[in-house]
Amino acid sequence: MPELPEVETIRRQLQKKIVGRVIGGRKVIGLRRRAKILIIDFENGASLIFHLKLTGQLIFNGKPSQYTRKVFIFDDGSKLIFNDARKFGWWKEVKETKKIEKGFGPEPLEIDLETFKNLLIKRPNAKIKPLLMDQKFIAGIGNIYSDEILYAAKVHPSRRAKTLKDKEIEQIFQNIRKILDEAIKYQGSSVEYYVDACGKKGNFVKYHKVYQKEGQKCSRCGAIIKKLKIGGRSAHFCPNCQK
DNA sequence: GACAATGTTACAGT
DNA sequence: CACTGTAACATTGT
Repeated sequence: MPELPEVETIRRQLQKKIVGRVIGGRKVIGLRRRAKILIIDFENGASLIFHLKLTGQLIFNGKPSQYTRKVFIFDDGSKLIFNDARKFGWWKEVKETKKIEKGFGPEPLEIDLETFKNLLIKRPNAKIKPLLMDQKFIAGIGNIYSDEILYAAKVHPSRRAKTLKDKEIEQIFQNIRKILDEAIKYQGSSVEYYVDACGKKGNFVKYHKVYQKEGQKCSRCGAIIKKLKIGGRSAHFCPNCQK
């Protein structure tokens, strides 16, 4: 389940490995990320863009498997392997990326508290968990990190934006930074299929406090972690700590 | 064979 | 029109 930290991990690794290499006459000049989209920029202005969705993997010089959907071969013989067991992921080549850049809400690691507060004012009745996952509201956060952020902030996932106190909004804002930064530091979360560009699993699952921990004890208070469907998605939280 | 996984989108409702 | 909620869709392993 690649979300912002996983895609960012892959971006940073591929940046080191493929910049300067050439695919079909086009030289790679850099890699960017927007929301959960990975963008490979070529010298001629075109870009290759990827969305890994549930089970996508991008592995540099990996071995093809039964789930390999595409192999990009560089002119020095090195390879970029795109695997995707569930086939929800996609890639395409585009002449320009303006549409992609503008189609999402702000990047969570690039906004300040004021901006975040102003965003929330526009969506007073939305529940906070689906809101954090809404890519048009804020980009790059999915189910894992919305659960972990709200646990760290001690806010119940069903709370509506307009009921949040200033202190709680600050906590959510600060923990968006903290959790995403830490997850990037640990190369992301490998829940099922995710591996980084080296084919290695991310280590952040060790630090998950609530995601997929239904029935286990809360590490803060010992209460039993619960799971609820909110906005059609599973939400994991501590019914005691998160009000 | 039903179900769950999740990001995205279409559409219904307020 | 703006916002919110729900369902459907892509596919496959369990």
